[in-house]
Amino acid sequence: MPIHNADIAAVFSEIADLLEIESANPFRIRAYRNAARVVGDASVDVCGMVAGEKDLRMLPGIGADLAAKIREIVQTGKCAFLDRLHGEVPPAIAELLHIPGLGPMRVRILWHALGVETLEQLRRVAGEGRIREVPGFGEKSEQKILQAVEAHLSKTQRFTLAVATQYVDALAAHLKAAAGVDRVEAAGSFRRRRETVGDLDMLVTAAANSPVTAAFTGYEEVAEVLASGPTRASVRLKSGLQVDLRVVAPESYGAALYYFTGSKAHNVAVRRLAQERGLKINEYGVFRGDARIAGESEESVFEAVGLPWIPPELREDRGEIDAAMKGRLPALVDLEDLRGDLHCHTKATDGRDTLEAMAQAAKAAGLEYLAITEHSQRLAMARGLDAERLAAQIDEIDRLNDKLRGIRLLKGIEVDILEDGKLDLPDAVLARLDIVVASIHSHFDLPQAKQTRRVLKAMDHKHFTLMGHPTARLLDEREPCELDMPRIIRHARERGCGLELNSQPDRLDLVDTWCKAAKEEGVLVSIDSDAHSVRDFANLRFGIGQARRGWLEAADVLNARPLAELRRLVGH
DNA sequence: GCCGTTTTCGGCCCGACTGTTTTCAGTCG
Repeated sequence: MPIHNADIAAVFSEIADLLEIESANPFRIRAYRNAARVVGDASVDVCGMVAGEKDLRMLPGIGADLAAKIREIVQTGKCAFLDRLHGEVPPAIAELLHIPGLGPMRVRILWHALGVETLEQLRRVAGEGRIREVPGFGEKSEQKILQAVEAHLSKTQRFTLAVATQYVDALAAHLKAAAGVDRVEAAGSFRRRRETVGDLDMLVTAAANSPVTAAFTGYEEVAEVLASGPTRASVRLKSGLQVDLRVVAPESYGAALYYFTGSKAHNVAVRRLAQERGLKINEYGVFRGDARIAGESEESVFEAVGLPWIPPELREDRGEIDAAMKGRLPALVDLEDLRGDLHCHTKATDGRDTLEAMAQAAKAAGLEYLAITEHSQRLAMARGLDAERLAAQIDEIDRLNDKLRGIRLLKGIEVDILEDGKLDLPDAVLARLDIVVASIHSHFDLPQAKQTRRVLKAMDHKHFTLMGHPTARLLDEREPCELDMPRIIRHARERGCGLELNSQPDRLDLVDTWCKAAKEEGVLVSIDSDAHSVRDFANLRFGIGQARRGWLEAADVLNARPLAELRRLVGH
């Protein structure tokens, strides 16, 4: 079994949890947490670095000790230090840290006082009224813990960006109606365009006497008020989504927006920069001693520490601060940069609208070309096209193109990659197409070596243009296929193929870190809607968000090219 | 445990809210 970056990150996270319960040096704990994040986010395969005997200390926050632990994990699948910790602290106890309101200190107290080592035991002692007897706890804490455990056991979920958008829009409208409210912005991971958000951070600027906090906790969708003060409040909506509200004066807008956009790791790194310059950054501004020198805009905050404004999507402490210092920030791709879309479906298969309706919708979305890429015959459930029906659609597209103005339809297919790596339609009909998107829709769980061979072989096909939703993951539903992505990206470069970034909110596949790896390798990415109806072109903005998180510029995006250039690039 | 254009040792980001307190630690973001 190959060791993934995520496996190594999980080991370091667990070590950090257990060390926390042991009250270890907080900075040592931070080093493990930081290492977990760096390895988990890395766009290089750490396992491959070990195999290639690369120096792991190239990774920020990885020194001699952690490098040795990574090698140990990759080579043996185990970590002796973690095993030792398991002998000192019951392993399941780390899970208790994920209960809101319980930190390392209180977990340790409950463990020592009541022998609580698991979530089930925690629920039992809370239900029996024994927690209130423990010094430092009271009846209220006990109630909160009981509720939190039950909520946790019934699975806490994250929300896709598309769903979160609906909550943001409705709540923002409600808050704007409160007296004295000036601006309302969603900050946090929503503004950074992470593919899912665990909670919403709403920032409001308002006059000092504004009743906006009361308006917030009184919002009709609120199920529970978790906390409420003059400048902060937290609620849980009926949907289970937690929303945190922060209220600041207008002159602090930029500092607060910056601060609450995060990420935490990014903020910590920038505050350290500020510290070196004798400055302090908080949510109210940038301060030299008691004097406030910036904060009304985000730009002013960055300027105070000698940096240009960094787009929110890059603020993950993945090298953006270094790039900003060197004047090498990417000019990130925008929705307006897209000239076309290379993946959509119509009524002929599992789409809902006609060819012409899809063409008009694409034009209305500001696009100049649209590839029609139905499913192929193997996908019977979607009424996939065989060679004959595809030939008929090709003719229909030719006829339609004669009368369409301002939008050009391209002939394409989303052809299945069969288990053996062959494509699901004969060469003769594929040769008539402008775009061949090839996708995996079956045998998702092949072992990595076999799955990788399958894709590499498909890419070797002379008509292969683009790998559709490359890892086939579905958020919250299906794990990504086991693929050696660095190898696939290299192969795409050698073969001149592209990779798709599918914009469906529950796909967003290619993910940001692989987008960055593709860019670094010189492989073009196509940001496609995979629209199944005229409304789905709106999803392109989510793909753009993921692309921006992956540092992509317009030049890295296949469908940001004008049609003539696109045709040249794909060889048709 | 990491890191160094002031350091190979001694630093390592900042403030609000809650509950159980008698002045603040713990937790969270």
